[in-house]
Amino acid sequence: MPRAGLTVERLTRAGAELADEVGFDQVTVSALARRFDVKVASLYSHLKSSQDLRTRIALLALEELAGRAADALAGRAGKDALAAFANVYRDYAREHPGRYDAARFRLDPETAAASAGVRLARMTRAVLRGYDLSEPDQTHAVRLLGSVFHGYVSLEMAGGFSHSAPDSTTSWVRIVDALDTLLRDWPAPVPAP
Amino acid sequence: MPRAGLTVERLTRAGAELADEVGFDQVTVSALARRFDVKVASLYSHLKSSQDLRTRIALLALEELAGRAADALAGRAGKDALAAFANVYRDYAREHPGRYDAARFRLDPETAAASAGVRLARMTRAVLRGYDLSEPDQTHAVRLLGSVFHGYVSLEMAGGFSHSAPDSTTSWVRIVDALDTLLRDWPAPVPAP
DNA sequence: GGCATTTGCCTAAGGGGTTTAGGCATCCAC
DNA sequence: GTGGATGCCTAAACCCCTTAGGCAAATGCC
Repeated sequence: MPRAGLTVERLTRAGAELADEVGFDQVTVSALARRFDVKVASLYSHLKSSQDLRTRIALLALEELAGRAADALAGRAGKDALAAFANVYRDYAREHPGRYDAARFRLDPETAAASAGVRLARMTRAVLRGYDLSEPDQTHAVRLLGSVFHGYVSLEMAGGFSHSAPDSTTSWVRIVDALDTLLRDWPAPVPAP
Repeated sequence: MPRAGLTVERLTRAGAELADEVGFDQVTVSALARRFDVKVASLYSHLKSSQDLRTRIALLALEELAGRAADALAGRAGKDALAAFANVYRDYAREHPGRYDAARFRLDPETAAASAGVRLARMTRAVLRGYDLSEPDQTHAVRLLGSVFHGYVSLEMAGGFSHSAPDSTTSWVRIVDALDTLLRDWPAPVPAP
């Protein structure tokens, strides 16, 4: 009986593909074992647990996202950079919905701190260098961008904007435009009454 | 052996409480049966399936959210209405994280169309009546607000903004301010180059 | 109050997914 | 070739979901 050649890397990659096909929450050690035509218990020499598998897929997805973002930002600034960065999120989610969900998987703090998520956060700040924001406004803006990108993409993935005019891409473009306008003219704090 | 007095309503309410305690994805027919000190199979005379339970919790959460939103919007307009509406989402998510997740549960189209979700959508449009937007910009704005509210709340729930300055409430207030500014001066479409 | 019917909760059982323990075959180094 | 490490296996326990069929409590009718 020849060996299947399982490795953590192959399992993680296959898990990511599985996530895109059937949804991240349907990624299961059992399904993965079936895909490799191997008994379930065999995977436990490579993976600590089902949770471990999901964490690895999440880290892979964050890595891929950060890679794409770095490519997109290279040589761009200002609104150009903002739009490119925004599209990285949306395009990744559309191409790899399961992986995108994985990237949103709740990691424990240490794992998160060692993940490509911090690179993504740094790049968000880099995008904002094209605008004239100083602390703490820059942090507010980072949070706003994260919220809009994640919120829009996740509502779009859930089907919220389908079957209704105007089409989703148009709204997306207009929203990115609007964010650019807003960042260029970020309002001062409203004085307490 | 006295009867437990199970009804769909009690089960749904208890499921919602369970969701707030252990997380919506941990809401399980088994856990619910334990809570009522009843055998699992007994719940199946009241619930069609585990999916059915989750759907009912989602509908309850949407109903509660819509109710709070209606209260919040009564007698308010403009930025006042915007801020109140925004806070409904955030406050609800902070008070009832499990229910909030439930409200984001993917419903099949007919169920969604009959849910309080459509009331929420109408109220979002009502908030925008305080601003001078005509179609299709109003739709873009509806989508932007949905994205920001959902995105911010979900990142905040995931712990994204904790343990870092400035505190999350400050960012939230400033972001709502910024949205008000943006809606008041919504940019025209950028002409194609 | 007695009786029939409905209703509600139960036992039983089958199908998955997760995880651990321990065994045998395969692969590699020497 | 042989010894050891490694990789995949069987076995088994535990939890969750779901259906089928049974007994008992509640309800309604007289």
